[in-house]
Amino acid sequence: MPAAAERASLDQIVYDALFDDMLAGRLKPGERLAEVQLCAQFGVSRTVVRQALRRLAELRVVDIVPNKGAAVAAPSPREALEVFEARRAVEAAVIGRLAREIGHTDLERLRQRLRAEHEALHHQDQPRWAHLAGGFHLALAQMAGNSVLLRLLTELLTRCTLIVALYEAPGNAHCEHEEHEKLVDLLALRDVEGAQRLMDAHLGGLLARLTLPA
Amino acid sequence: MPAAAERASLDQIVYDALFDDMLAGRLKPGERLAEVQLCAQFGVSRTVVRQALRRLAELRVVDIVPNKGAAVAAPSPREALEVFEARRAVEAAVIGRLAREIGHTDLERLRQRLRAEHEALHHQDQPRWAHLAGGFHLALAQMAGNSVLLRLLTELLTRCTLIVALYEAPGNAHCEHEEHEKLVDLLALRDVEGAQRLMDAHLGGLLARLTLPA
DNA sequence: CGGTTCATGCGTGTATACAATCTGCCAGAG
DNA sequence: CTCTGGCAGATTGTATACACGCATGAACCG
Repeated sequence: MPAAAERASLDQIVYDALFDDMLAGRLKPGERLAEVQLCAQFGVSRTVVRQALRRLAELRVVDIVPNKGAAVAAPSPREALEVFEARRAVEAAVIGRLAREIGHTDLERLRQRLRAEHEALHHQDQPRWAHLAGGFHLALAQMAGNSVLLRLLTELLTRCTLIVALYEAPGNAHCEHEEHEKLVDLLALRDVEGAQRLMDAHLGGLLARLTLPA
Repeated sequence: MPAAAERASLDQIVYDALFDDMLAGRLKPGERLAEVQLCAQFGVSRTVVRQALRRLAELRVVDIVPNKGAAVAAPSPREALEVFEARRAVEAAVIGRLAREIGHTDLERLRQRLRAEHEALHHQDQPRWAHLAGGFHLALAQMAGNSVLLRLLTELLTRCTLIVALYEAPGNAHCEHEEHEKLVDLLALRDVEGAQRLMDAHLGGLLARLTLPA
């Protein structure tokens, strides 16, 4: 009998694995995703791999060019701006809801996350920190209790990860850790406006640190 | 040589057709989508149909239950609220951008659309009107020039269409036509705040007219 | 007569086979 | 030497075939 984890259809496994690889930075933008290679890697047939790729392409985290194959999405500078603008809108909605109704338990969980971020940062564990920092935003969306917003943000966050990987200015350490802490403080104070403004600035800063050609 | 319309892969044709059927109300929420039936309808193999269905499921406009098949999504009341909340966030972003930079040409185009809406309304052409009214929101997003927001809104609008079809109070004529006109006026005045407030109220009204059980 | 169980049929899940298309290379002509 | 033409390999697009799971209904037992 298949275990609980295996009960999900096969393409979900491939889908999740690829998705996670992108969020963790193990897959770089533009990297080719040949079907047979993925078949070997996951031990499934092309049918399954193709289904996963098509679904990822639907979220625009994978590009599929007819008769040329799939690749990790490499957003254009124009698209990068659009993604960030959309993300600002979605995160503003998340914050708006959260700042009104967040409870003690969730606040404590967020502070716990921040301590983990702090740890990773001081241990020079950059990959782990990046994963945690992204997860922070997803945690906010999850606590907001709107699964639609969470899904949208998951997509946009992944695309942002690819964008940052593509366009980050070299030697530009991501050090906006304090902003996360400040945000939690504002949430605790139920300061809707302030929290939204800070999140907007937070994302604006992230965007500003990129070097987008043309 | 294949015509331009045929150059797109086959699953795109099925995908577009199903999508359009939903927006136009020809497909009701909960309606089963048996693969072989669609194969016959479009003259393609199950492989193609399945790809289209998987993509639509990724956008949550189709539900796929393992070993039970696909059906047009029938959002729960909870999900309905979440979709509307997300749509408010996205439309607010669209309006924010548009109210700052809309030009004469686009304004005139919108007014032309409104006249068409007016026509349909007075000719009792309800299906046509519904299609136009939905298209109005998409037109706004298109003019805002952010293809990411446009894509998100397309998904959310389709889901809203399904939601309205499921939960609309019987005998509740959709008569918020004037709000569209008022919105265009505010856009022409570059009244960002006012336009956003009106759009929010517009969507709030649409939601309020539904009867969401539990 | 009601409930349970098993068999059968339908529909989906996955894998494989075949056709179409693209890419890279090499040969030959200009 | 460069450019063009075409051939070969590889990769994707589509169709078909087989396997599995679930639901329906009938038969059997209590």
